[in-house]
Amino acid sequence: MGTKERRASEKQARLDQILDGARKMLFSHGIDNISMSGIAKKAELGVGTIYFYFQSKEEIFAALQEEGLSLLYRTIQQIHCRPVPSDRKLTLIGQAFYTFCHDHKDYYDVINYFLASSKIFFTPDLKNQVDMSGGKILDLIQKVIEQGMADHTFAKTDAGKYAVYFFAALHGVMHLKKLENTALAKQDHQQIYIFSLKQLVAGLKGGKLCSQT
Amino acid sequence: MGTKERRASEKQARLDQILDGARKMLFSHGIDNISMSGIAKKAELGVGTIYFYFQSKEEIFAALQEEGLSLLYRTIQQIHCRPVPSDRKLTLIGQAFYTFCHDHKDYYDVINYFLASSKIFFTPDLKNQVDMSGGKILDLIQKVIEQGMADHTFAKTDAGKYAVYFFAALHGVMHLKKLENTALAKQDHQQIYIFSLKQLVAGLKGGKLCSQT
Amino acid sequence: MGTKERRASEKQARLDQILDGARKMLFSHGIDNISMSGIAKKAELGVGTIYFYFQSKEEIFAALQEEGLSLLYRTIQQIHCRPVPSDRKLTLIGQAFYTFCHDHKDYYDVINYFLASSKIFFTPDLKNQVDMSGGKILDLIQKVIEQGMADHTFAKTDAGKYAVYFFAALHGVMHLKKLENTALAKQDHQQIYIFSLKQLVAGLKGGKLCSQT
Amino acid sequence: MGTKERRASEKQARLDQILDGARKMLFSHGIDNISMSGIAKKAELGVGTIYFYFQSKEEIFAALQEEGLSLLYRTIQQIHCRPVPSDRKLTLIGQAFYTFCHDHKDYYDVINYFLASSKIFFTPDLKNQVDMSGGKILDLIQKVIEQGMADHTFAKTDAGKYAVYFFAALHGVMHLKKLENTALAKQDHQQIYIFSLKQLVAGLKGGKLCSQT
DNA sequence: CATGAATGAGGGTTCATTCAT
DNA sequence: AATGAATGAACCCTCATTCAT
Repeated sequence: MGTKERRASEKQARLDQILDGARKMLFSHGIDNISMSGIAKKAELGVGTIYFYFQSKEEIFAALQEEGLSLLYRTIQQIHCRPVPSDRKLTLIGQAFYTFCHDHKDYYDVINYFLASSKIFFTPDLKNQVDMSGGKILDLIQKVIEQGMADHTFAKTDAGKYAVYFFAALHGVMHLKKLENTALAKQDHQQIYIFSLKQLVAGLKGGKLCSQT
Repeated sequence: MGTKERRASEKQARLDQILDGARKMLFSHGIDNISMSGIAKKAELGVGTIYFYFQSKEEIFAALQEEGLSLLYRTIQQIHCRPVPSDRKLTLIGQAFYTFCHDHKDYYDVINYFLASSKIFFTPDLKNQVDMSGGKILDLIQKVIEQGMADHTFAKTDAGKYAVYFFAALHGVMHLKKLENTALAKQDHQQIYIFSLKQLVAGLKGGKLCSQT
Repeated sequence: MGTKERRASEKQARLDQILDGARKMLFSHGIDNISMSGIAKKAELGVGTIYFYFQSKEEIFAALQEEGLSLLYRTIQQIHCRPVPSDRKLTLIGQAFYTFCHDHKDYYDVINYFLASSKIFFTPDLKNQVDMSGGKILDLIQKVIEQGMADHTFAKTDAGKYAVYFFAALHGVMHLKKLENTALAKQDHQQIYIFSLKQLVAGLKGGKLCSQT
Repeated sequence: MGTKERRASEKQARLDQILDGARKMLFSHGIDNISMSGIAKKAELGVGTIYFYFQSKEEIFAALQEEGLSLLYRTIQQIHCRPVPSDRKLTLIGQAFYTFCHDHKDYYDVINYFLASSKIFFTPDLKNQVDMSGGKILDLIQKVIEQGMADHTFAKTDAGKYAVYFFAALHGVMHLKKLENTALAKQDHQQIYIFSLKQLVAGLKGGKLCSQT
């Protein structure tokens, strides 16, 4: 049994070792320049060994994506736990997403890798990963919105849909960052993001705004 | 002069010829399966010739992107010309974008190709293209918003920022379509899009909404 | 002793277990897609264990070949036992071979695996196997021919040589089945087989035929 | 036009160059050890260049097979032209086949490569090759048989079927050469071949034989 | 006896780009 | 202006075999 445990922990160690290598490659070379042999080299492992733990390159990318989403999730969850009004919470979450995209650009790239791919390569297993990570983020946002509706910070709306809308909109704005030197040259991207986030939060208040008038 | 003109028109003819080939490849094989030799074959031209008119594969993609954006622009402009209230106009534009992404998925893929790429490879020339196409779409939306503000359909806001926000948000929602069978399985993507569009339009009305209460 | 016997039977059990796995792989994936790890998985054994009982992949194939040959042998032997004239017997054997190749294509593939390989890798051990199986089939045919000669159904000839010739010819015809859609497109392969079999049997009768004239 | 001609001849030159490399590899390393990069090296060409002239490794093998069959065909045709009785001709052809398999074992291996493969990978184009080469050999044999029937050297029979039977049988006997040290250890393979060839020729004479009795 | 993780050379194939003609 | 043959590094992935545990 000691053996079995050691085996398990060693297996996890290898998994980490490979993921470490992959992460190193990701951070140093960017997602477009990751090769399996490169990962193997960084991980100080044979190529075949990599394939013993991962079925394909895509699966490694998925794991990396999972890492990124998990990191984002934890960040958001910490905010979610704070004793703060719902509208403030959403704003903090939005800001956290912005920070995340900046500070972990590579993770953001990996997440986009799957989002942007014109192929659909989610095997049932990978699907679960996405459900467990990406989905959980949406759930968290939904909860914040529901809380806000419960304490009348927000007007009544479809929390599930708004959560997706909220995240998608912020993602869309982040995505356009590429254009900050071209189509958006006239404006400051960060300002646009802040503006968008405000709109998204304000949109939830609905009638509230009026009563302030 | 006659010579010079002929030269120019011949050059344009070749350009079109190549783009025709590239478009054919795009529509028949998808963006992930376009090769220079494939384009050359479809264009009935030598590979070398392609390189005489385009510096790289990316430049061809940019031209294709330009096509797509131009198509989208014209669609939006037609809506823009209609004698319709601004809020209605924005809704129509949003719907047109949805239709565009569906009916011209390949063009949408090309547009995303640059947006999603982790590289930044906009030469000054390509920058102009984006300004002329992507930027113009944003301008159009901005105008609609300004119109709406002028006739008090919309509350006062930063039209330029809102235009970006509007488009980015819709783009973000479209982008998440990939997840409709995973993270979004519980919901219908189209419903989310419609919902989002409504929110975006409503967000412009601001106090207006209240007065209706 | 009891221990020794148990040892032996356990060893045999493992052997069978492995062969079962290999056979499953053969039948489900075809000879070109058999991997040691696949066999191990089907056999619910570790890869290393396989190598404890078999020296190489080839040795497993040889065992599988042995199975096939043995099956063919038993089929032929059953015919051999029947109270039937020798010429009829040979015909039945030929037909049985045809049926065998069809119904047990995978076994036939394995047998061909060694026959077609440009390498010569028969260790003395494998040699014995072949002697015990392939050789026995030839012996059986030889016996039928000798019987036929004894009762004057067949003309005198070198029974040993004719047995090889008989089997080799049928094998050769079966082998050309691959060409039934190309070089042999004009003809029906089964008809050719039947024709060949008739010739081979008739060839044994020699003068007999004449007396019928 | 001089240019066009040169182009064509250069193309042929490259084709030959590649095939030379492939043949060298075949003869020196055997069919199981031919790699594309190996061919490229022997041909003093880049790997990509090989793929410019051949679509796949299999296509090169097919070309090599074609070479072998062509060589065999020419050998047989020379015999076919000789002013010799049909039965003698067939015998000579059979002997030539034996010699061919010995002297050009590698070519024989390549031919078997396709015959033995459990896959069916004859694209329509490759099919033509086989028709043009393998088929032509059968045609030649058929002609000899028809000649023999015409001049009453042979009894009446289905020449087309017999031709296939004749070749297939000899091929089958050659195929069993692998077993000469195992199942056939008691006999001499060459003797068996000679014996078989005699039978095959004799089989065509039918009644003739009797009249000699 | 049994395990299964580790190996790594080797496989076939692709393709953007160049350049001599 | 047009060609298209040539490149070759890079790609992902397979698998029989070994050996420390």
